[in-house]
Amino acid sequence: MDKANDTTESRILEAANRVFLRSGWDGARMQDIADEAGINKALLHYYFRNKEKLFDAVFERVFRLHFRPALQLLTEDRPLEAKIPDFVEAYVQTIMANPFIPAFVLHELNRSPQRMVTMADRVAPEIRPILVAQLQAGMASGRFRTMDPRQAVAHLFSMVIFPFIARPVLSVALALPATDYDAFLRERMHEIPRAFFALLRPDL
Amino acid sequence: MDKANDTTESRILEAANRVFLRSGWDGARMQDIADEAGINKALLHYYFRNKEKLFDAVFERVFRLHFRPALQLLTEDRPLEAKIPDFVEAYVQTIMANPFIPAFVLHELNRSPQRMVTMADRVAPEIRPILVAQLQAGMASGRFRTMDPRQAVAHLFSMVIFPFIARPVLSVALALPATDYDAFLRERMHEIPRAFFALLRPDL
DNA sequence: GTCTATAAGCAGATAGAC
DNA sequence: GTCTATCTGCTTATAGAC
Repeated sequence: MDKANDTTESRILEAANRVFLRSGWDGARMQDIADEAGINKALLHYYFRNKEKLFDAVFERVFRLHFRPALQLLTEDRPLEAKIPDFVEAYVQTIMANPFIPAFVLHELNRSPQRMVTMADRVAPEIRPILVAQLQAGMASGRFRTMDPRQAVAHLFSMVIFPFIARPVLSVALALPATDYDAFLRERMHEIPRAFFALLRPDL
Repeated sequence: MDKANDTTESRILEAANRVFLRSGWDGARMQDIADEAGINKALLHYYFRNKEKLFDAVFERVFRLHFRPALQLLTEDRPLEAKIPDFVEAYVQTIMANPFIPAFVLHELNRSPQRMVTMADRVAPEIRPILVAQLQAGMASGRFRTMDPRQAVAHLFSMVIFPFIARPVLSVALALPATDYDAFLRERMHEIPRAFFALLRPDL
């Protein structure tokens, strides 16, 4: 939980959140964060010793606040046909309110991949076993075509997350101006589950 | 074409390519590039005036050498059922030889999105119209289900590119150790076209 | 063309007054 | 807790010898 509400510490954390998400670790400047928080650099060090500790706090917070809620939906004991649309909708809604998150997280994870191992435990480690088990059950019953369930999971996350990261490319490649692109992303909340179950459908 | 072969200029360009791809604009250091090229910093400025011009040269080169060849396949006058598998295979092969490219390009495009407008013209601007036209023709004939063709294109590029960017996440989330992940990516060369045409299949 | 040396400015971090 | 002032080291870029 985030302490109280309008303490200096939380103002710093929110400012750091904005700056790190916009510029990444390498691009972010302590001065920018201080300006954004309306204080001076020295105070940043008073509360968070150094840039790295401040970054760690931001990264952990982003992971916890913005990924766990949607991912948690995938662990529930419900049929995939019900869970997947809910998950896609929750994730798209969350990220549209904060569109830099996926690019930020993936960029920083590529910088230090072993960080992912740490984070995985805190973010619903039981997702994969449950998802894979449900997919395999559907394949065994003939409801889904037989395939590597991990490929299906990769398809799903790719379709959900990629268009947020590739906005500059896709908006040009698909000739979608800024405002239309948001509508395009919202339509995907319905398109993705449909595509996902279509690609799982058995051949006739 | 890249000048001759082993000139100092091309050695610098290749070194800069490696360093910028590994570290991005903000993380790259002129000293690192000089070390990688086996020369000193002053020579970088002699050949490329400043860091920005060197970066621009690298970015344009990456775009041209690594995206255009695969994308060109999509412009050919052949049925989608033949072109798509060729495109996916070419792209996956290209990027597996240089896995940092998608993350690098997308990160830098998010930093300065208007750069995409410049690059689009140089990289087969006729792709979208052709792809969309072929998808619409398939829908009109009843071979494909009726949907927004741009959503289909987004699905395709998402499935192809995302797993390269999200390697740290997916290798943990899918419990795939480093060596298995490469095999997983190679299997996608066949999985993606299959999934793509499955999600285009009309409902019965 | 290639080098060494150095200028000029910036970023992270600390000292110390209030 | 919050500020100003400053230290230290790093980074881009240039000057100038060879």
